Amino acid sequence: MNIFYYDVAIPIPIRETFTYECKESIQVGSRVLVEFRKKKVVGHIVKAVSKKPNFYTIQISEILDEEPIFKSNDIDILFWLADYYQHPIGEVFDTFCPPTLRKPVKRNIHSRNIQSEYKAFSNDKKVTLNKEQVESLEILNNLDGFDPCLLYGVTGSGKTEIYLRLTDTYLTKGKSVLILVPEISLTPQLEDRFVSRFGDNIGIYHSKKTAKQRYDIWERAQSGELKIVIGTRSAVLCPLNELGVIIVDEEHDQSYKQHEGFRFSARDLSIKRAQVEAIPIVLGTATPSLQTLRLVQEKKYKEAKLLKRANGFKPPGFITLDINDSQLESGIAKESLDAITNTLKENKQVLIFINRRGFSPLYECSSCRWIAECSSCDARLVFHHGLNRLICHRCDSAYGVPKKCPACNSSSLNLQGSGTERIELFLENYFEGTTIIRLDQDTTKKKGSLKEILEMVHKSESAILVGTQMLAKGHDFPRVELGIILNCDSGITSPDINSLEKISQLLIQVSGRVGRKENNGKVIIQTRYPEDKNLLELRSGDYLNFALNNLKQKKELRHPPYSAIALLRTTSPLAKHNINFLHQVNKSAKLKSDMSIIGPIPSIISKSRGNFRHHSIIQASSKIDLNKLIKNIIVLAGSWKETKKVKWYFDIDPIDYN
DNA sequence: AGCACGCCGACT
DNA sequence: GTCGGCGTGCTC
Ligand SMILES: [Zn+2]
Ligand SMILES: [Zn+2]
Repeated sequence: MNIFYYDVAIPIPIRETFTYECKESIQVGSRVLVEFRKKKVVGHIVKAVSKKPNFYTIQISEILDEEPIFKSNDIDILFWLADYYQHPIGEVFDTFCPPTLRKPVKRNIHSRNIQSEYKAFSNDKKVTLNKEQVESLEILNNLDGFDPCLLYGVTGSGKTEIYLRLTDTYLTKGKSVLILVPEISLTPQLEDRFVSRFGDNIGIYHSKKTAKQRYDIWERAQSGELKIVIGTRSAVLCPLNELGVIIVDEEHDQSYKQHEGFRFSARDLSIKRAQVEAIPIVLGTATPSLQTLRLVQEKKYKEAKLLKRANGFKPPGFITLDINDSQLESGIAKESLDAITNTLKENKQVLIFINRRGFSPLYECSSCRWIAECSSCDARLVFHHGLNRLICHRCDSAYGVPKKCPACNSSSLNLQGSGTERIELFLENYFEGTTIIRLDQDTTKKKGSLKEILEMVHKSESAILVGTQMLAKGHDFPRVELGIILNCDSGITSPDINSLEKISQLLIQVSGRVGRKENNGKVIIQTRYPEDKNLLELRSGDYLNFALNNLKQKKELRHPPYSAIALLRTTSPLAKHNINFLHQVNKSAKLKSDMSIIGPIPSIISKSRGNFRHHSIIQASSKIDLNKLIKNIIVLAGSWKETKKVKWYFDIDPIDYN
């Protein structure tokens, strides 16, 4: 009798697969139940093995799928992921397996006969497209095969309407559409627009949905019953039948990169998917990433442009306000307060952006300079007024607030600096009677609270909105006429590799919330560096011009996107273990002349959960070279004694070095 | 990741 | 003597 052999990927942090035998033939991409170290686990068949292996194999306990959950295109993509990010294959397969199917259960396959009707309801505001929109839609409708295209649309230019029309084009052809969005927080608006246009037979797929809901969408998408799926990172490989196009909204958004565990970029992955499936992909944003801009410049990506807001207005530029000689009240300058007063008088709303939540980011003793820090993270504690606790934003530990300095027993302890909470309290006092709305992680933690807050913004007439990044992302606040950016100097002076890209995107996104309804919005940037070259360049609000200059510099310096980098991070209870390991890497790695390793460097978060953190930056001139170099290091490191003392991982295309 | 195996310190 | 500490190594 014939015995078949298969390589099975098991969800553990090991790069290898394990070979099992089976009396029946199994399709690659199916899940199986196997005994692994005496325990039953769900694994994935990744490859058929033609020859009997020269080691002992055990039988596959159960074939879980009659129809494989991953098709041949998916398998190609999953192998690419494991190779590109050098991540254990079993974990890669597991990541894209819906949670329900990680358990040894049979699939609940939906019949292919259920065909849904999608009809664009044209009564959803009879919007006529302007000239730019017509031209852009024309470009997008004509994309063919693997055909990436940037949709550059300034804030408020009506990108969503273009997405809707493009979706309609594909539905008419009997194709399905996948729309990726950065985070759940801003999806409701996009979601609502799609539902009111195409009805509610739309799959909404993100990590806040229950496993059951997600699995249901997954099966309905695969059967062809669902033709529109809107989702976050975890939805990139959602198995839509007859997928026609992928739309990535806010393609520049950093949250597309997973920053824990398997550090893949969902944007880059979706581009890979489009390539493997030979379909177009649309990257929509008001602030394109440098990576995308480079590829547009080199004509590898097409481009469609919406340079005007749908109502014909342009987003406001910036006014820089020198605060070197200003008296600040809770971080706000007198001039800013006056501007707020004026805006409120006109019955309009004000948006205040600050990159910090909590009351105050620094609790300090004025006589001995003692600073409240987290005992396990080496990070400064942030005072939260509502909780009356000092909180570590790294590990969420809460500490009581000492009345006397633990170091010198002095009672002159000060709260330095302002976060959203302090500003909210200050404004409530200063502008008594005015509605103050705070929008940050702390006020939106509860389910539905974001929706509530947004409704409040829309209901209110004059109001002040105070918030962090969340406030800058994609919202439509028609009454906001004034924006104030309180502290972006850290972003301007930071030497971090992406800091200019990040800060310029942030400023533009903030200005994108302002003056959307009427054409007299303004945005004030409070800064101690009013003469900063980059700030001056950005002042007009012309992101593209700024980004192209930035790109030119990256080219000269051979920084990404004109080179590829990886971060090699180590953690261990003893700093010297990290350093020894990273030195061994420097000594042994085979570097060509266009490659470099910079390190070991203590990481910005130098300690976490009692472990020291160090890193090296590995650079090569292409992604392919970088990939080879990393594989070389992994092989070499397998035989060093230094390797055993540390935990280590690579972060490919890192977005920060923290 | 888990889990067994093994070789040293401090317990009944 | 032996209980258990976690450093090291292996998993089809
Ligand atoms: Zn003190
Ligand atoms: Zn901490």
